[in-house]
Amino acid sequence: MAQSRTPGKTAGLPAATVERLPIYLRALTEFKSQGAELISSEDLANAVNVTSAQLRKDLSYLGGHGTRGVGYDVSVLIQAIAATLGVDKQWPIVIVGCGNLGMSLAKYAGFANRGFKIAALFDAASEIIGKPVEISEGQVVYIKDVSFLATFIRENNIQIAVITTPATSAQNVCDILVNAGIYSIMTFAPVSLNVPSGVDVRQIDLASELQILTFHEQTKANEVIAI
Amino acid sequence: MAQSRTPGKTAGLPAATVERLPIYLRALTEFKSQGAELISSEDLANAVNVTSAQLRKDLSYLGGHGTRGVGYDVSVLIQAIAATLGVDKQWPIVIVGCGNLGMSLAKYAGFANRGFKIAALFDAASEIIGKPVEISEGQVVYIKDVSFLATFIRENNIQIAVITTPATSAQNVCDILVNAGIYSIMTFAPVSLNVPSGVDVRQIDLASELQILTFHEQTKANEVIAI
DNA sequence: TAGATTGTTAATCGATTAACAATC
DNA sequence: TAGATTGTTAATCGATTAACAATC
Repeated sequence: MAQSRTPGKTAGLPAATVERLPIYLRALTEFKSQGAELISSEDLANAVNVTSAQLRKDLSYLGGHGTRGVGYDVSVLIQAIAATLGVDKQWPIVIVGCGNLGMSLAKYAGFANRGFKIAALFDAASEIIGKPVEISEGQVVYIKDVSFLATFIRENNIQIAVITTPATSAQNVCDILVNAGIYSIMTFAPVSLNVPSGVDVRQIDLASELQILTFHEQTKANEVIAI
Repeated sequence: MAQSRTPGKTAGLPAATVERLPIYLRALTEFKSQGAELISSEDLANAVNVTSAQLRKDLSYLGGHGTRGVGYDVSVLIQAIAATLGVDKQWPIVIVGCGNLGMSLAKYAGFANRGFKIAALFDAASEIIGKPVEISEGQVVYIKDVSFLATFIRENNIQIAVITTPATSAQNVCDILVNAGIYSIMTFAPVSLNVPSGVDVRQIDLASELQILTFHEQTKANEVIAI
């Protein structure tokens, strides 16, 4: 996937590795908050349910941050992963679609300390536009009309957008985002989005996730019948 | 992963295939609602952003449901995939943790027509226990005390649970679920859960998903600097 | 030095793709 | 029959794992 044109720089990591780095970072942050200064690949791997070989291989792509015979310095590793992911800074994000799901994400406390802050909320329904939303203690944002979405993105240099509209409006919103210069989209709408190459879409389809679980339940049930 | 002990039955599909089946099913349902009766692997593949070769290979694991020279009968394929996933019936699910996210999932309209219905909501906070929640037009459930969770699961044969508690309570809730006989868990708590082998966990970590997106933004930014 | 643990290599495993024979 | 499209094969690609030399 992301092939590097600048060898030696941070790019060129395997896609599977990139998907695990946030999990390592999350666990390391937790270890640090508990006072750990040093951790072995064995211990960190156990904490996140991967093998220590896989963890070491993943970390080796970031360059040698460990010490043989000793382990990894927790703070050093946190810095290295955060820098690789780009979450050593705050990213403003917009949420488009202020239904139940969109509002719950707007209020989700787990974004702030992991690199994200809500810059604005958008919706198309005139009856809720202008409505104040307390996204955290004392912090209020007002729902904006989706017709201002493209302008807001350009003027505020937004790079990441979240789609929480119904499936029927998702492609339309996606087109607006892409035209406004967005290359990174997280979407919860249960529909496959059409985007130009270079645009990165992470789709979270809640019902699909549950259906992956039912497959295994179903398989077990069939096996019992077959026995 | 899921190795079949009953050859010829539905199990033994590659994990990657299982993860795509819900997407195919979703797209096929949409095509059917638009009146399509027949579809080619090329057209369906385009709709869900996979190659037609991959789609045909995936579908071939379910047995030959297509007709050479013609394509796939949409209804037949929907039946086949739904049966494989086990979503030709309704699965009752419980949601544990009634914060913003848990409540928005409880009210999420996208579950009902894809095989799931909310059987109960649980929380530990005494001030909201007993509170009525209108999960859909005219359908109300009352928040139950988490101390009744295990009993409820056993008495109602619940097989799938969703964890939307804070990270700090997630492992504890998970242990209760596993002890009550649950083998399928979807969790949104940003912490790695420890479960016995055989228990299936789908973790959705919202901030991690966003961090995967920032990696690519970050990489692009580094490339520009390097040039 | 002895013990511990990383970083890396090579082997294995699984997933994807291209191509085409089978067949409607 | 000719054209279309599936189902399958074999090649390729990428990810995981085990093992161990390097080295603290």
